[in-house]
Parts: sequence; C-alpha cells; structure tokens
Amino acid sequence: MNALPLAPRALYEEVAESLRQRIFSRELAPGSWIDELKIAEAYGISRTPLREALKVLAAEGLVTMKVRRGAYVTEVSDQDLAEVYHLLSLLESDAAGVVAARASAAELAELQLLHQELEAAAVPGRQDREQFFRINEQFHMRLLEIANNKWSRQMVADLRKVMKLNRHNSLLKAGRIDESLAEHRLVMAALQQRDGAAAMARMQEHFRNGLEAAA
Amino acid sequence: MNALPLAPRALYEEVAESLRQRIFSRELAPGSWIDELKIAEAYGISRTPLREALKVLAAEGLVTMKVRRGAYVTEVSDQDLAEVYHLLSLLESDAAGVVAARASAAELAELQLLHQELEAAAVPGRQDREQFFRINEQFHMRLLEIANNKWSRQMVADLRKVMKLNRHNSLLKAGRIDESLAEHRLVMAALQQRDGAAAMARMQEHFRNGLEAAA
DNA sequence: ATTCATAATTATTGATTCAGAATCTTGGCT
DNA sequence: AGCCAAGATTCTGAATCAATAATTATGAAT
Repeated sequence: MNALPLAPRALYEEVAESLRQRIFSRELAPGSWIDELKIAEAYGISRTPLREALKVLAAEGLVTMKVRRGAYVTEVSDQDLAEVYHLLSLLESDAAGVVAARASAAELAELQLLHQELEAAAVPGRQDREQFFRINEQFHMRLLEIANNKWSRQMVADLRKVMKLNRHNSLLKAGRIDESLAEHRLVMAALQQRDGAAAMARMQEHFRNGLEAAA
Repeated sequence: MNALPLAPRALYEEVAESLRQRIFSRELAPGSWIDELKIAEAYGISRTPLREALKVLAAEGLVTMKVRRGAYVTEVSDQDLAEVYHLLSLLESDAAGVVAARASAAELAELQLLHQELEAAAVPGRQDREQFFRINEQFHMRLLEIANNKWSRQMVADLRKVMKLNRHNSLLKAGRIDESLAEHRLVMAALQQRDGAAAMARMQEHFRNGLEAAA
C-alpha cells in the first residue's frame, strides 16, 4: 500500500508531512479540532505515531495542543500575521545583509539562477503560480542557508509555515506576482552589487508590501 | 506523589522541560545517546510520553533523531553560540526600538523600576550575582512582552535557554556585571528619551560585548 | 411548566504494556 | 583473517487500560 519503502523515514515523519499538506490546503481548517481516532483510522495506523506527529507540528506552531482537549489547527489572526511579517522582515533582511557581505561568488550565482527561474515562472501569459511560489520559497530559504545561521533558518522556516496558514496569504494572490517579482529583482541586484544596506532595505520593502497585500 | 497538580501541564511537556535543563546543564552531554529505557525508568514513567518529549526537542533542534537508532543530544558549538547572540541582538534591539516608540508611560516606569533593582543588585561590595542575573533576565523578557510580539517573545525565550547552556556564559562572570550594568543604563536612558535608534544601537552594543566576554 | 442545578453516561485524551522489526554484537566456520 | 549466522538489544508501532472533560438526563425549586 505504501508508496516508498525506499526512503526509510519514520512513520510519524510521513504522517507529519501529510498533515502539513492537508493543513496548508485548508482541508484541515484553522481552528478546527483534529480527531485523533478518525485520522488514525483513515491512515490505517494507530494513534501513537499520529500523536508524535502532532507534537512535532505543535512545536512548529501549526497546531496548538490544549490539555485534555486535544489538538487544534492554529488560528492566525491579523495581529499574528502582522507580527510574523515583522519578524520575517527582520530575520530575512538581516540574512540578506549577511549574504551581500559574505556569500561566495558561487553562492550568489546559485541565487541568481533561482531568480532566473522565478522570472521564467512569471512570464506574462504563461504564469505558473504554483511554480512561482515554489521557487520563491526556495529562493528565500536558500538565502537563509547561505547566511549560515541555523537557528535563524529554523525560525524562518517555522514562521513561513505559520504565514501560510492565514487565509489572506498574499502569496496566493495572482496580482501580487508581478510586484513580488519586481521587488525580488531589486533584492537580487543589491546582492550582486554586494550592497548590504540596499539588500536589507529592498528585502524589508518586499515584506512590507507583502503584508499590505495581505491586509 | 507529583509535586504540582496546580499547573496542569501535560506529562510530555514536563519531561521535555526537564530534559532541556539537563541538556543545558551538560548532564546530558552533547553528542551522547539518550537511553529511553533508562530515562523513563529514572522518571518513573513509560516510554511513550518520553518519546513524545523527544520529538518536541528534536523539532526545537536540541536533539537529533536517527532512524532506528534513537535520539542524540545535539552538539552546540561556539559557532552556534555566536549565531544565537547575533539573533538575540537582532530580536531584542528591534524590541527596544518598538518599546521606545510605543510603550506607555506606565510600562516605561515598570522597566525603570526593574533597572533600579538591577542597580541595587550590583552595588560594589554588596554584589548579588544570582540576583543580578535573575533581574537582568526579567528586564529583558519584560521588554519583549511590552514590544508585544508573541512570536518574537517565544523565540527570545528559547534562544536565551540555549545561551544559558554555555559554560562560559558571560552573564555569570563577575567582571562583566559592572560593564553590563553600564550598558543597561544607556539602554534605559535611550528608552526614557524615546530615542528608538539609540535604544537599538545601545542594545546591540550590549550583546556584542556579551558575546566577546563569552568567547 | 420552565429553568437551573446536579448526577450519571459517554466520548476522548493520556499513559502503560505488549508485540514486531531492524540494527549491532558475538561466536563459529571456511 | 574474513565472512556469515544466530542472538541480544533497542527502536517502532499497535492494542489496552485509566483518567478526565463534555454531554445528556434527571429532579427539584420557583
């Protein structure tokens, strides 16, 4: 029945990943209660690995555990979203500054390549929104990896997951693609010129606009 | 038998917190394998809640799980410490800027009071290091609370735990108390003057000096 | 008669125990 | 000496038991 005995991941990992997807796709709506019995039944597994998966998601902030009341999909208020954007702006602009100052030529080229893929996915008339968002995510996370602060990288990864919970997620709005791409272009240019201050400023603008589009 | 039925936290939470402390105190050495059987036995609990706690710690990055080989304590290097300081500097200086701009007079007075307690605990000849350390922590966390970003507050709280695991924790060095106090004085003055830029700069200096003292 | 309080029932989470699978170790054989 | 196999150890998952919160039903008082 299972598709991949090739990748020997633990069952709770598989379940956690599956639940993440179902949460992001709104199949499990924010605020809704997660029925352990039903889910376990549906997956054909016992409650033990499911409960472990839920603990992981709780640590990521995707679900909140209430004592003796089980797990609920986290609800993200507008206030929360603003706070998350503020933090992402802070962390990612800092990362941009670090990258501008310390990235190797090869690493910058790697980012440039990702940016070009982003441009390709945004070509008018042939826009692939799904693809755009995927590459966009890759670009941002690769930037964090190059900045080389694993705690920061982990936090940004978690915050980005939380951000995706909000229904007004600006990344889902088709109209934002062109603007977003233009902002990315400015960030990339600043990185190529190794202008740390500019890279930080452009990244902050990128998030400020993103939040406005979400509000 | 249990000490606190007052705080109705889940068992796995209690265990996770206890393990965190034991990891930070080096009782569980970095790189060492965590014997589920032995730990569960020692706590007088079964392995299930322990395993849930380990999953949480794994998500936090404190332990790493190897498939079919159990949990290992993550090694925290000097590099990690530098990264943590960098992040704390970023997050707390940002908070200082926000507080300078938006805190109420009452909130500023509250911080001022904490600062005075800090001064009192650092009086030459009558220095109470333990007390100084405690109030210092209170001041920093209260600042974060006033800045009113719960995600940021949570992250700083976690990072401060990681920072405390360092043997050469600069906050524990007697020689640092006077300098630390002087830096705090500058931060507080900037806050009182509602000078956001200065508050951020002074806070950044505070952390830069702290890292140097630890290295 | 209606409403509120209280008690019993049910449903769900939390925890222990048990069974199965994979890895490492030890001993024997070629 | 090297390799293979059998045993032991340990992780992973499932089933079971216990405790607690939610719900429903019952009864009394206004």
